Amino acid sequence: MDLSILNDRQREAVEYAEGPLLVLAGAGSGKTRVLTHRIAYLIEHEGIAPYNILALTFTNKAAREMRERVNSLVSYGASSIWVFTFHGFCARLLSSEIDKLGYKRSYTIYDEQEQLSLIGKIIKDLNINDKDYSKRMLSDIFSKAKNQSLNPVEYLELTFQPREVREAFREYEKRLKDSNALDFDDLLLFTVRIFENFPDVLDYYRDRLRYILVDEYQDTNMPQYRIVELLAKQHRNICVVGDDDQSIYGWRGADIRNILEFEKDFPGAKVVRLEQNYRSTAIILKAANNVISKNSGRKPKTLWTQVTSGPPIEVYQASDERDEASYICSSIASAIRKGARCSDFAILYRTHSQSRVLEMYLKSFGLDYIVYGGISFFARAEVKDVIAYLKLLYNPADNESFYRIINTPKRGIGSKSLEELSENASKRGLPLLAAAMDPEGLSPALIKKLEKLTKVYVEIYTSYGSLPLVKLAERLLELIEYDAYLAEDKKDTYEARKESVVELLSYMLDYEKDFAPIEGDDDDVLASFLKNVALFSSTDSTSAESGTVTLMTLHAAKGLEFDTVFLCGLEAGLFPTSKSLLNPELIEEERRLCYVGVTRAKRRLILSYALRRMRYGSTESSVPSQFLEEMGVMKAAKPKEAMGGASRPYYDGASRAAAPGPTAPFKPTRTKDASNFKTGDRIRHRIFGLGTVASVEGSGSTKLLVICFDNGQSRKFAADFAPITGV
DNA sequence: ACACTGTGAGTTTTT
DNA sequence: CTCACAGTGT
Repeated sequence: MDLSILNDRQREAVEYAEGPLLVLAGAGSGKTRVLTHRIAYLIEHEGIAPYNILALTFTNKAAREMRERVNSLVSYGASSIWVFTFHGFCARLLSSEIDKLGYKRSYTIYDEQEQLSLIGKIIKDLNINDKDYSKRMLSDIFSKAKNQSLNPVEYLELTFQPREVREAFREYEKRLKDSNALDFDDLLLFTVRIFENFPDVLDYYRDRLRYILVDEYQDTNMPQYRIVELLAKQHRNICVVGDDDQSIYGWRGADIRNILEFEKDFPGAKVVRLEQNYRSTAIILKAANNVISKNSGRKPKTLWTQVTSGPPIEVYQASDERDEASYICSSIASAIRKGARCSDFAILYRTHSQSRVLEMYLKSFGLDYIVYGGISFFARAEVKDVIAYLKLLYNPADNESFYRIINTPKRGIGSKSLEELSENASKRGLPLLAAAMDPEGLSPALIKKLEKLTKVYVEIYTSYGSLPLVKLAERLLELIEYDAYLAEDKKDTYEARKESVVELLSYMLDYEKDFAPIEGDDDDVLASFLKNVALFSSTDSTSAESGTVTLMTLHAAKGLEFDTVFLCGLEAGLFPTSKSLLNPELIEEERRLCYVGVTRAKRRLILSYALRRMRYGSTESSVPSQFLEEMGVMKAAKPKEAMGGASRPYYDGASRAAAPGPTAPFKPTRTKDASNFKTGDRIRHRIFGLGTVASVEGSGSTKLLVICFDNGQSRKFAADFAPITGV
């Protein structure tokens, strides 16, 4: 381990081994480096046992990265350091402690989809007017109640929620409990409950986890704060790292006060400020500092850098989102011609919905890209189906999973049948599956219909425990004749769905191969697998590949850096989002999000906005985001101009002369025969040159051409938009 | 009783 | 554009 690569401040943070430490780490100031070196220092220099260390992060990605980097720094014991996400830590702890709260250890974690579907049923059953409260609204209220306080019921009363909301919440909690299921928020809350009510458990973890590190501390919510506090209050070897300016999860209950008041919570805490930025040019930092300085109540800090030169910030005013996408793509293509690599570029946006157009143009330019987030592999219906069967096998009380699979494949069981079954089940106090398996008091017709499913479970129960995970899943697929179901009922998408199932099986195989039960963890593979899947986030699914342009939301971009960043859709109502416009606190969070986005760029930053944009179907005109002006990259638009959309972007005044003008936006030309290429045609692509059409997929606007270029490479293009001409 | 088709509404960010 | 639901067909 080499501490000489650290600057004085970083080194100070690394070497302050005992006692509470707050590291205020500005963007790009080497926060991860400090965390990883600190862990290494504790082990190698202070002689702390690796298993006495706990590092908590928010994302799996961050946890994985930290694990890898620590691994390369320490000479021994890296694998016994606990590096977890908050949720992962709680899930693990609960799998051995949750029975103390009256749950079975084989609990299930409900993801957002399952949560919403459960709330939907409650809205129906309680006759709540769904015009007053949508599923989404209720789930937001519930989550807020759980995230912002340790006593959600009390919280709902204190915030004067109407009776129906409180009743819905009670019912929600009851049904979760009946299903032996937890939502994401429960993982945290239950852990707090265990710690608070079972001192021996708390003592055990306190004794074991004597050195605690928390990443992104500004994003902790109430239960997370409490977990850290409970674990660390005694030995006080707690190091938290964060940046109040990058707190962007307020909507999820994150409380920025946790970091602002750390010194109060841990009196005598040492504070180290990391203000030297190693990532961006001075030009970019200036813009970042400009925006964020508009926020109030910040911890004072000023980022500085030694890198003074760099290209100016560009602002592109697009006529619409397609023009914007096309500008971005031609910028990338032109930089690549000059030697840049795809992986140098990131396109950041406020909402996932913005990725579609960008993808279309990236395809047409033949640029490889990867979209983070969006629809996760584990959210695909066929994948969820298979997993639901397994969840129900592992936790027979899991009613949501039962609802999902009872009529998939079709067994002729509709709402009427389900009503009968669920009434019978609740009368007998049984989970749905148990009621179905022991059909006392059910109509013969229903019993007959249920037989198909109950047979499956009788059969699969005998295999559970004796078969490896993949074999178990394969046996299950056979028993339910899933392939036949896909072939008959999902004809159009059969191939793709089947492929997903195969992919899932191979994922399981890998998982099983790498599975090594960790001491103190009495889980079997299935339990561990299901937990892993539940806590798998859509941003984790895709590993950072080299050679591709990265597309992601601003939230997902936190912690990452790129040579060139396109920050697009800078329009009032989109970014900042319309929901924030009237609320100064929300605007401040959007502003922090803007700060996060800007500080992702190492060298080049390109900002863009469109004068008109398609929003659910129809085109609406838009006004440039206030952030453009706040960053100091655009003159204040006069009110008149704002409406006409005539405000002119300009290029960083300081180096105006050096700035290139916007290249003429590439207009996709729909030549009469553009989409009439057929297999075998010789073509010329504007960027890739000569090639042959290898195949044609789809039709109309989704028509795709696979081209084999003469250099041997093959690429796929949207027929309507690719800059392709016949030769 | 279920499946399918057309209409109506609504969309932020994520463990 | 996508999800939820109502109404119709099997």
